Amino acid sequence: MVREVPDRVSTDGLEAKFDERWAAEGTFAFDRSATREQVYSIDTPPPTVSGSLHVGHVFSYTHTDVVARFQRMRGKEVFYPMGWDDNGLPTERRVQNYFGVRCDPSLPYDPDFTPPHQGTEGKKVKPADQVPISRRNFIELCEELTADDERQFEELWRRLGLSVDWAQTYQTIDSTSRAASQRAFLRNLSRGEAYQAEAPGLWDVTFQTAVAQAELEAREYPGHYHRVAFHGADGSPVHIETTRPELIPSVVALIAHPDDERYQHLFGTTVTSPLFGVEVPVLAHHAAAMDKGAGIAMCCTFGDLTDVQWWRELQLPTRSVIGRDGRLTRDTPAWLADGPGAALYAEALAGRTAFSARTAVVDALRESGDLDGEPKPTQRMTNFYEKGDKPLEIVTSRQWYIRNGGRAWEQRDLKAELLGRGKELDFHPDFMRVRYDNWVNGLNGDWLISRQRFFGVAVPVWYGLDENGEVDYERLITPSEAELPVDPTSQAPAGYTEDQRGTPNGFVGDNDVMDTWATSSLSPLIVSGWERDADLFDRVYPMDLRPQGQDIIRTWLFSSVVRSHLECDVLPWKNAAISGWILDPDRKKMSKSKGNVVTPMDLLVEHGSDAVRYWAAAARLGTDAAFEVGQMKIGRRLAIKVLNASKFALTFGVDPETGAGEIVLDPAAVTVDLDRAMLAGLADVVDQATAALEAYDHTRALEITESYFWAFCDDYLELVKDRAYGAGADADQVSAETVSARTALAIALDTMLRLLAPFIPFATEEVWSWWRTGSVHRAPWPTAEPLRSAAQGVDPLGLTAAGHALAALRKLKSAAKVSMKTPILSGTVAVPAALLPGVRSALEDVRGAGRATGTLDLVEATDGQGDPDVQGGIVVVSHELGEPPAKKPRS
RNA sequence: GGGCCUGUAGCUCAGUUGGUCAGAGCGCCACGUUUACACCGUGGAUGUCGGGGGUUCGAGUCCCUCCGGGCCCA
Repeated sequence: MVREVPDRVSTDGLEAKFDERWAAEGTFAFDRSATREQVYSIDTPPPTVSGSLHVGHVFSYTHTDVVARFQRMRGKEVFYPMGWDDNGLPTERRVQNYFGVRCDPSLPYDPDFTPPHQGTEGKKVKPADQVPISRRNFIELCEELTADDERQFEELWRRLGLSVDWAQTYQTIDSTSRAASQRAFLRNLSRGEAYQAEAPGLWDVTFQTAVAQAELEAREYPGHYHRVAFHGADGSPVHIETTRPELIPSVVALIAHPDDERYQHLFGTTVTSPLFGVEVPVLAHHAAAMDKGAGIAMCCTFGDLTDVQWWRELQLPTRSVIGRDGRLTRDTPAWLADGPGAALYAEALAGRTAFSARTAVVDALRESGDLDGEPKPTQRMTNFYEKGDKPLEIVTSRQWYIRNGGRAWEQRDLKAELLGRGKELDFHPDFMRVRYDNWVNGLNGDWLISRQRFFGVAVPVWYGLDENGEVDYERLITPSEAELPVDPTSQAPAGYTEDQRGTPNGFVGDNDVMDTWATSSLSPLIVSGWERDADLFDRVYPMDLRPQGQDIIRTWLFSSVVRSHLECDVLPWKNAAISGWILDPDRKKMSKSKGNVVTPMDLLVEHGSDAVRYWAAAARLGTDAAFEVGQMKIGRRLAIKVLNASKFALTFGVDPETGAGEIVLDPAAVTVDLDRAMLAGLADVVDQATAALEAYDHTRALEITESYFWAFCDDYLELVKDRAYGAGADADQVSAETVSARTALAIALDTMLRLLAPFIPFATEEVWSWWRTGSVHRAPWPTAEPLRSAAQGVDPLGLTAAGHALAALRKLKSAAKVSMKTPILSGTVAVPAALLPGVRSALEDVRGAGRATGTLDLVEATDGQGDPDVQGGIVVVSHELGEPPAKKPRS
């Protein structure tokens, strides 16, 4: 039933119109009565709300939405919740500045707290002026501030047309997520998968926090090689080269490669350190680089990760001198106390930063004659916290870990199990699997989850204090699952009262929060209602799809697999869809620091959401894409073309007053070969597009559909125009041929709207609203079979042939530089044998579209006549053009 | 240093298992206001498939090597 086709069509305003309608009609509401087999569930990345959305988000989230809309049309009930990631440093910083506060977890919660500021117009509040507040108060302010960000994010997503069920949002910091995260931790703890350990770990001095392997970033860092002499038993020098001479007080061994001939005679002997006279062994280890420096290195506690490896594998003593504050310990270490360097340490090194200690040590070495030559500048790879700007120190501290196969465990071979999970998971594209394998194989430690931050999920444990008020880390106090979420810094454990905090025989709470990934790794469990909504859980978990970026395969994807494997002994999802990067025109990754970022909302407003989606969907998964406004303009043209062609095809012969001549989608009414050929071709398109989408290749589906749509407009629509008008006939007595054209047009349109709906949801929904009921996004995905049945076995080549014949007629007019309206009085056309039947059967349509008014003879082309690449080899051998019609005056 | 991806028309990209594979769109040039569409239509031109070797009857396609981009891990 064609209702109201507008006189002028436009893509403007469709986003707001349909966002409202979809919300009102619950088009994307999840029906939780569906069974697991009927559900397609998606574990969408929760964007970081304190950051800003950029073009890359629009890009990758569009890919996911195309999948969601396709699966929904295939009859799946799509579970597609959206989360907001509020955790982390950016939020903490903003809260500090916005409200003028800072978090001090040792303070009690103040339920009546009012912040000193409400917005400081971007000005920073000096730390000294920040009011210290409890963690719980701090978190409340974080939540307040992020609420506004979430509104803006949702607005953008809705405008982009994400078919999310907006009733299903969650936050990574809300009480549900906190409870789930703490519950999972407690279960890890009870199964021995979580443990605390005093261990060397990477430490950021600026941020005062431990840093996990996944947060590391290796960067070039300038330093100097210092050639320093150690001394053998006979006093002979052994030169090493080090960039960190200030660590000489913490040296525990000299180490060279076992095959290094230069040092064979030293293995098994000892040498003494310069300045401090500490006797250390000379050992062999394969990790020593023969070609670096002198080939023999000093091993300290700890200069770098190789030192940690040696310390562990060679069972070396611990002689740590650098503390969490980045300074050398204030007390002279025991192993130096009786040596020649005790005074040097006490006077020049104790309490100094690593930097000033280095100067002091170098001066002393120079004086003692143990420095050989002057320091030589060098660049070397140094570990940084990804958000930090000072090299990380390695300090020993007590932290919580979750097992992830990075460290041997006597109970299970987790590494092998997790590698197996990687093989089970379907990566799109498949080669992304290698990144997972490489990462898991390269892990050399368990997952450090303690973070010395505030706005995050608290480690849900307390520690008992002994009668002297000293913390006893073995006396763990844990909450019951029913109590979760808990904040150990502001709540007392069951059986204790708050006034026992920090008192002898009392308790203290763990001050740390868990790594952000420790919560977001649980997103599949959190959204699925794990241990909260068993009914939902059974219907959606394990999930179908995890879309994400390739950069976080090692973090988010891997940690999610770890948690699900440990908790449920299953993969969290069947498929992982990995989107690529957006590159700017110089083929550089777009990033804020380069100033080449475009605001997504402006982009959507300027080009229209369908246009931007088209650009995104035209890029394959896993492939980097250029930011191309040109592609968006093509998308916009496609959307407008869909509107215009639909308007045209739907209004033939329909009397707007009476509704007479109404199109009926009855395949039996399609009786003309050309119409059948068009439907036959469309059937192939449906098959190919469906197969492509099933294989997570949305780009191919779009390309196939789009190119057929354009051929449909350029050739088929032009060919059947005259016939479809059915000129002269009354609405109730049109010919069967006219009905055939009108019906075929409508069937094709109906099919193509569905095929295009996941890509350009707004324009297709607009057309759908003109003549169909409900939403195209809930309409069934088309199948080829009814089209093929309507085609009655007619070869799709017929449309191609007729299209080429029409193009050949157009070409002669184009060459003659006359209007396409110019009549062809007579002509002879040579057609290759293969195309002849198609052209012959569509001859009347070809003549009409080409304005061939007189005789038009068809002859079979001879060998070598015509170029197959030009109009399929069809050539007009002779012709006579009539007078071009008189030009109408410009209005 | 290791791994993965990538290099095809001025631009953005397709090119399944080696055999109409030299392609599309944009841009460009020429023409045309045709009542679905000027946010248009029609027609046309455009390439040592990064370089060099090899396998093969046959190589953008497979192998080797070199060069250039991007990312990850050391």
